[in-house]
Amino acid sequence: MPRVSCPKCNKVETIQKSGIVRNKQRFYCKDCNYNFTIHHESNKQKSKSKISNSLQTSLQDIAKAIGISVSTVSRALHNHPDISSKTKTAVQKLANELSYQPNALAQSLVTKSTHTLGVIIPNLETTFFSSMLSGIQHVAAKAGYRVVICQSDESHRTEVANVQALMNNMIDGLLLCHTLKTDTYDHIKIQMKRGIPIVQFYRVNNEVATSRVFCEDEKGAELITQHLIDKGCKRIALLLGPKEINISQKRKKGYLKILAKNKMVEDPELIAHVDFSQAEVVKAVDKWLALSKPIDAIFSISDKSAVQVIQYLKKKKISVPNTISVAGFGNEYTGEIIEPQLTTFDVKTVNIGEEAAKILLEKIINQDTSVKDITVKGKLIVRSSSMKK
Amino acid sequence: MPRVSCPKCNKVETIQKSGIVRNKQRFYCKDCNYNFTIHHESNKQKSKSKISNSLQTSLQDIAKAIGISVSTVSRALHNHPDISSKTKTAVQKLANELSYQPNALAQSLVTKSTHTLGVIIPNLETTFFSSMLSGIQHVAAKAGYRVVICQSDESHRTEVANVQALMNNMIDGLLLCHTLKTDTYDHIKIQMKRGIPIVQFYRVNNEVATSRVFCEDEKGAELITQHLIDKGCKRIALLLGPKEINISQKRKKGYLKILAKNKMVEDPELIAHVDFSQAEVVKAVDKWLALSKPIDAIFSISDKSAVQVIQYLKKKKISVPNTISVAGFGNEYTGEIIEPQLTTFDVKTVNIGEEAAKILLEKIINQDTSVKDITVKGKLIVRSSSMKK
DNA sequence: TTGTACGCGTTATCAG
DNA sequence: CTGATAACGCGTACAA
Repeated sequence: MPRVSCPKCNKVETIQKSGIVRNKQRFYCKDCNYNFTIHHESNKQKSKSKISNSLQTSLQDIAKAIGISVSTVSRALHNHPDISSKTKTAVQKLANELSYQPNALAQSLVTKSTHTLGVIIPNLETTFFSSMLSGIQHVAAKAGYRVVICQSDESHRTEVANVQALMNNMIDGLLLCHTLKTDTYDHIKIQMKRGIPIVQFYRVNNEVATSRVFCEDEKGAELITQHLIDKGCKRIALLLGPKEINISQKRKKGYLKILAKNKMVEDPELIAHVDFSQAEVVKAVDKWLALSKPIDAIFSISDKSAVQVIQYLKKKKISVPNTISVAGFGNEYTGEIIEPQLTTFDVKTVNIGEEAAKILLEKIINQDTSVKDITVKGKLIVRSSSMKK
Repeated sequence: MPRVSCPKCNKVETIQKSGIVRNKQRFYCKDCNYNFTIHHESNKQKSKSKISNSLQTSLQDIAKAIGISVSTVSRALHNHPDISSKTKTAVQKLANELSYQPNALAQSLVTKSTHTLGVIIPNLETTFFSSMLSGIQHVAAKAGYRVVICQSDESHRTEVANVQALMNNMIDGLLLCHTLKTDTYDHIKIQMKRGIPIVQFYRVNNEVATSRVFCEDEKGAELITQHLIDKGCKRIALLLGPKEINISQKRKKGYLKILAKNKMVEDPELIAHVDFSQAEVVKAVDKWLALSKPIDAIFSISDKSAVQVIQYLKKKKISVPNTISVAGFGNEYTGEIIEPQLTTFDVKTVNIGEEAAKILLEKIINQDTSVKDITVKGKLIVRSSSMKK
């Protein structure tokens, strides 16, 4: 038996083994009537090495410096009513001097709340999604929540990785706008079991039962189409995004509905699906320009592509709007800058962000697990790109 | 004495007190030679309530389900070579079934690393900063780091709050681009003591000794100014940002240097400071238009404002570039869309982001605390807004 | 009014 | 190959 001395009286001869607790030998000092186990380091050594270990001040550091317990420091810093004002001021003063900053990780580990919302958006190439962000941040800040943003870069893999990363206890709730390529939703389904609320916005999917915020996809497409017809357009080409995504489908539906209403026949040749890349847009337009029965309007369901269309037509010396009218969808900043200015449907991006954040916060704060669908009202914006003379 | 029974043999009569450990009464069972204390809940109850407590699967849950220890589970999941392939597969299978996701908070608390970079940018109103983000994300992703973004919204208070929030152990390093209004830097100085590396980019300050990434502010301004002079401009108005910020000062310096070089006199009336808001820009232009000695060029140190200038001049039926040439700085997307297209200095936003991220990662990975200044090379881009006929 | 003890979910260090 | 245990830094019943 190793030479063991009693931590209280330091005697050696009075020690006897007293069974094993949790695989550790317990000792008993007959003299002091004291049970103890041997630690690898003595407490004294520990407390020494602790202080200067990290560059970050901890509650421990403050507690030791003043000579009080950690919990008192914690409470003092939180302005707990039980703590005497004397200790409070002492603690707060020292905390300031040491520029104490709580370890958010440790806090969240205990409280199970980070006061942070996660947002995943496809891209920041245009100001389209970033203005949604503004709406989100505005609402979140009011409620005392932080916002962290991840860009999925229109890559499904990145979206999945971001969802995972954020949901691993970094955030209290997730706002999600899918990539154009997202076609499986298992990454969401898995996460939904964890009880962290999720809200899909703008580009949403029906497979997963989260709350959702839409814009007026169908209604907007109807208004745009009707407007073009009112301005005398007879052959309106439709530039859609990928077939699978909700947005393409709903806006196409609105377009077709209005064609039917005006007794115009649907021509499959006039409908193109693109990934919104410049190359595909140009290809689609070229195909239309080559048709024997010429088109007199192009309705793009994305402002970004509508701008590209205008630029391309201008390059080809085709008059917009007189030969071909152009309309977009979304109301992006660039639509105001291009010449002619772009007729479009304002989906109210800021409002979409606001609504999404509101719903999410409600879920978080009230532990509301209901599923809500909200549609944000938009507005037709007529500019010169569709005003044939 | 309350009725205490031995946890091992359940006998009561064999129990005797055996001193107090950490303020808790210890008991000793003579029969089993076993020391123990009374917990408020029995272990059995605890382990029961543990399992279904949270919606999130923990290592504990897996360990208990299989009947092995937490550490083994942890190692199995990390593919530690010590673990038998049998247990590995068992663990991994169960982990999958329970859709186990590690708690990133707890992980980081132990490892002191989040594998996350924080970025704070002033705004996302234009694509200027978001393209820097792309550069950052690209480099970060390659190194296996995540990126979280906070928008300071050009508000000093929000910047300070964001810095604090992120630095509280959420990130391994910070990339920072100040707001236009940031004029105190204590919030940075405090954080620098914590040993988390910080890199300032684009809008940087000299007061704080972090590494910095610049664009060619002075050189770019020189090139633009000289280009305007070469095109025949004699009275070049200069639209600057706030006086205090580095960028304004350095670009002004470049402008003045070229004036001097060309033996042109500096006219204080031709230099305006704005906050880049539409209102202030218009006001400045109006003032210039009212001068008795008319101007023939406007050099804005921000593309955003340059676009606003062009739009305003067009509205006033003033020909750009023939009456007044316009040049910007930055090379934003909108400069390609406006008509006439904007002459500008491409600061290579993507490269700035890449360089900043590279430096930061180097600091993190090699614990490099040196201070580096890097200037990213840019390029003059001549378009029609400055091509007088 | 303050301190003790415990737990949050991990990883790391020993000790078998 | 596996398990026990001690951190990580904090919040909080409970005890005193």
